[in-house]
Amino acid sequence: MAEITIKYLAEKLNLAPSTVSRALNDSHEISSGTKEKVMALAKELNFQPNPYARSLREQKSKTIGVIIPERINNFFSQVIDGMEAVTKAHGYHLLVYNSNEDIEQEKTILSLLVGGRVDAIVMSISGQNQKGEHLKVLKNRAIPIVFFDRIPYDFPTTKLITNDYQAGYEGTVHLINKGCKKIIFLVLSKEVSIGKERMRGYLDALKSHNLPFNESWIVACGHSEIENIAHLEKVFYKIDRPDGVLASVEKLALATYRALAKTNIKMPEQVKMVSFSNMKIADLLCPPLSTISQPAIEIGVECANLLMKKLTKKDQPDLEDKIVTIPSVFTERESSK
Amino acid sequence: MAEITIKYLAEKLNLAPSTVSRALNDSHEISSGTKEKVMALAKELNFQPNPYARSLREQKSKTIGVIIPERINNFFSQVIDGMEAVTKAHGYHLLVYNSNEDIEQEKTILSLLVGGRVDAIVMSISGQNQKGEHLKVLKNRAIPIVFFDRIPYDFPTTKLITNDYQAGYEGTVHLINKGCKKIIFLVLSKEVSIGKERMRGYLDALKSHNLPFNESWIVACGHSEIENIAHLEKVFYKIDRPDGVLASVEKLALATYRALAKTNIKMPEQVKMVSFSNMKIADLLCPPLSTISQPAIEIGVECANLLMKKLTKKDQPDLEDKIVTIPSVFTERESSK
DNA sequence: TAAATTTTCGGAAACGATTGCACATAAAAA
DNA sequence: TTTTTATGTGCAATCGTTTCCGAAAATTTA
Repeated sequence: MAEITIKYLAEKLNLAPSTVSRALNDSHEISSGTKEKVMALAKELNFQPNPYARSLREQKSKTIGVIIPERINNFFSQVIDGMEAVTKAHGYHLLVYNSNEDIEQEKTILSLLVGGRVDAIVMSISGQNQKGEHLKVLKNRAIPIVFFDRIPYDFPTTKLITNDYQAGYEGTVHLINKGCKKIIFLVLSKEVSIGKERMRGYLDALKSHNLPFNESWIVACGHSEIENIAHLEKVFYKIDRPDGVLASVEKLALATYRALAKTNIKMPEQVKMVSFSNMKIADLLCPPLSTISQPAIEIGVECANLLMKKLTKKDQPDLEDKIVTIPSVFTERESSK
Repeated sequence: MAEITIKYLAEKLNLAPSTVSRALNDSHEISSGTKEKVMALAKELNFQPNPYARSLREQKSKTIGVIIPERINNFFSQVIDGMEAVTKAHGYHLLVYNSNEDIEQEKTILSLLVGGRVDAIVMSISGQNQKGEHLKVLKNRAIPIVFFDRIPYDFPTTKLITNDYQAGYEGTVHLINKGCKKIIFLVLSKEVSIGKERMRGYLDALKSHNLPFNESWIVACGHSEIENIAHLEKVFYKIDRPDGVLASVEKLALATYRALAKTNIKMPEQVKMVSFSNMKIADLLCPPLSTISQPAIEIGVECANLLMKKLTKKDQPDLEDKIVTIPSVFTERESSK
C-alpha cells in the first residue's frame, strides 16, 4: 500500500503541499475552514508525517541514544523506564544499545550515533576503561551527552551519580557497628569511577574507626561469574578469613552468595554483607540482602529532564560541566544483622 | 560545528557528490584511485552519512521497533539482548518501547511506528486484552511484525512462543508426583495467550491424573503487587488451603513468597511451587525456586533472524502465519522438593 | 473609489543522500 | 585514422517535509 504523504493529501484537497503542511501544524496563516478540511482527511486516512523527511528538514531526529554496559540488570532497566516516561511526553524516542562492557563496542556505537541519528546521548560507560579516550569522537561534535552511574573523569558535561563515597562510607560503618573487623571490598575494576568512590568511602570508614587495613581486602573481580565465584571461594578459605563484605555492585554480592554456598560459612553469623544493588527481591534471598540502592528511576528522569530542557527550549546553554548527586537509600536486612 | 556531508567532501576533492557517494559505496564504476582518495578523506574527517537523508531516499530506516509490556523483567531484557546481537551485525538499530501493560499506550506506540519510522516491529502484547483489535492499525500497512511470548490470536504473522501447554502440563505433573493434591494456578489474566495455554496444560495434567479440580483454584491476579500479595494471603488462609502452586509468570511466584512470609506456612513442606521464570537467581531464593524458563536469548535471536531475512534479502515472501515453538527448560529446586 | 493592509495560499528551494542518464575521455577494434 | 566500446565522472531528479518569499483575494483605511 502506498504511504500517504502530504502531497497526496494536497492533491485530494486541491491544495498546495505547503498549505497542507501548515494546516497540519496549525499555522496561523491558514483559515480555519481549510484547516478543518485538512485535519479531517488526515485523520480519516490516518496520516502520519514521514519522520525521516521531517528529521532531514528540521535537522533533528527527536531521538535519544542510550548506551548501557549491560541490559540484564534492574538498575539500568529502571533508569531507562525513568527516561522513557519523560521523553515520551515530549515525543522523543529511545534508541537503546548494550555495549556489553566492551570499550570497542562503545566506540562503534558512538560512531554510529554521531552522524545525526540522535539529538542527544545518555550513557553509562563500560568498566574496561574509565579514562574515556574513546569518547573523543564526541569532543568536536555538538551533540549533548549526559553520563550516569559510571562516568568518565574528564569529559566536560553533566554527570549523574549517587552519593557513592558517602554510601560506601556508611555501608562500611554499618558493618563495623555490627562487629565486623575484617571487611573486604568487592569491586569490578579499580578503574571504574563508582568503584573508586565507593572504595574511598570504605577506606575512610576503616580509618576513622581505627581498623587495620590489608591491601588484599580489596578484591578485584572480573566479568566472568564463574571465575568470580572461584576467586571468592578462595578468599573465604583463607585462614584469616573476612567477617564482612561490602560489594560495590550487585553481581558480586550474588557471586558471594554462591561462593559461600560452597563453603560452610554462615551468613550473617560468620560473615555479614552489604551490597550496592537495585534488586527488587533482595528481601527474598537467603538471607535477605542489606542493600544500598540507587534511585534509578529518578536518575533516568533527571537525565531526561536535563536533555529535554536543552533540546526543546531555545537558546539553552550547553550542559554544565558538573556532577549531580542523588542519594542512595540503605536498607538493612538479615545479611548484616 | 557544521556536519560533514557528501557535498562537503566533494568540494574538498573537486569531485561531484554523486562520485563521492559512489566511491563510498564502493561502486564498480569509480576508479580505484578516486575511491582511495575519497575513503581516505572520509576516514580522516570521520564522515558518517546522514541516516535520515538516506532513509528518506531509500525508503527504509534500518531500524526495528521493539514493544514490550515491562522493562524491569529479565526475560524481556534477555530477548532484546538476543535481538540486538543479530540486528547489530546487519547494521540495524533498535527503538525500544515499554507499553507498561497498557493497551492505550500500545496503540499510541504503534501509531508512532507505522509512519515509516521502523522497517519492522517485534512485540509482546500487554495482558489487558489479547483480542488484538488495537492491532488493526497494522493490518493495512505493509510493515512486517513478529510477536513473541504474549501473542495475539488472530493476527496473521509469525509468532514465537515457548511450549506453553507442554511446560504447563509437565510443571503440574511434577507437583503431582511430589504429592500435591490441591494445586492452584496463578495467572495474570485469563485472557492472555500464555496464561491460557499454560492453564490448559495445567488442567489436562490434573485430569489425566484423576485429580479433582475446583474453579477457585484458578487465581487471577492483577498488576498490583500489593493486591496480589493480599489476595494470595487469603487463598492460603482458607481451610482447604492449596498444597501446590503453579505460577504462570515470575512476578506471581514472588508475590507468593511474600504472601507465605506473612503466614506460617512452610515451603516446600506444606506447599510446593513451580514457576515460569527467567530469573537468574532462582537458586538464591528462600527456598530456591523450581523454574520453567524460556530460552529468552534464543527467542530474541530467532525473531531478529526472521526479520533480517525478510528485510535484507530481496523478493522475500511475507512472514508466514504460524507459531514457532522453542522449548522451555525445567529446573527442579527446593521449592518443589 | 483608491490605497494600504491583512489574510490566505501557492511556488520553489532546501535538507543530504542515491541513482538514472548523459557525456566526456581513454582504450580497443575496424 | 575512424568507429566502437569501456571506463570514469557530472548533472539533475528524487525521497517527504518545512519554510522563505511572493502574490492573489479579502478586508480595512484613507
